[in-house]
Amino acid sequence: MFIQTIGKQIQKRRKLLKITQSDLSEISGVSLRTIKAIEKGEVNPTIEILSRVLGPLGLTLTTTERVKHE
Amino acid sequence: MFIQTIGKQIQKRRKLLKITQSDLSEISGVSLRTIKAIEKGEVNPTIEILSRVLGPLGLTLTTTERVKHE
DNA sequence: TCAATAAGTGCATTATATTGCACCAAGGCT
DNA sequence: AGCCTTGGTGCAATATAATGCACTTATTGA
Repeated sequence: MFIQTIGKQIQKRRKLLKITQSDLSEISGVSLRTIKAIEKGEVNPTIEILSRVLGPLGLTLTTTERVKHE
Repeated sequence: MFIQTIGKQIQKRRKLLKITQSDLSEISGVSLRTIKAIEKGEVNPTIEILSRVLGPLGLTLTTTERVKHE
């Protein structure tokens, strides 16, 4: 679930900033092939790779206390 | 940074719940060897593994907008 | 319409996370 | 003292993420 969702979030955010996958690849230092795979939810990235992608998008990964469905 | 921090968070939370690494391993389905490595910040887990560990601890992984150090 | 740019996909290779196993160290308890 | 539990570590095997390359399919703009 998270994997599928995170890809959409990244893509949405990236388009909001009007940058291409290629741009994000260069900025983040993560390969273009991997950027594509993450956005499509095809892979299960490591948190390090994910952090590198989220960073330039102004997003950050955090752990929060779960709230029962709402 | 995140990798080193998340381990401590997990360990803190686990001890709070008074369960052992072995317990967490069984509950989460993640090997004991990996639980140990994650808590020590020695590895760079995939978000799937991380989610499996965080779940039983009542924690969840989320992406949030970064706030410029307030 | 056509060219250029951006996104998507398959595959092989490389890098590395995950796991099991064997073992050691520290602390608690009788 | 010994025993048991818990946590820690090294290593080899396996699984899989990350990457590069080649190619195809949108999509955009002139």
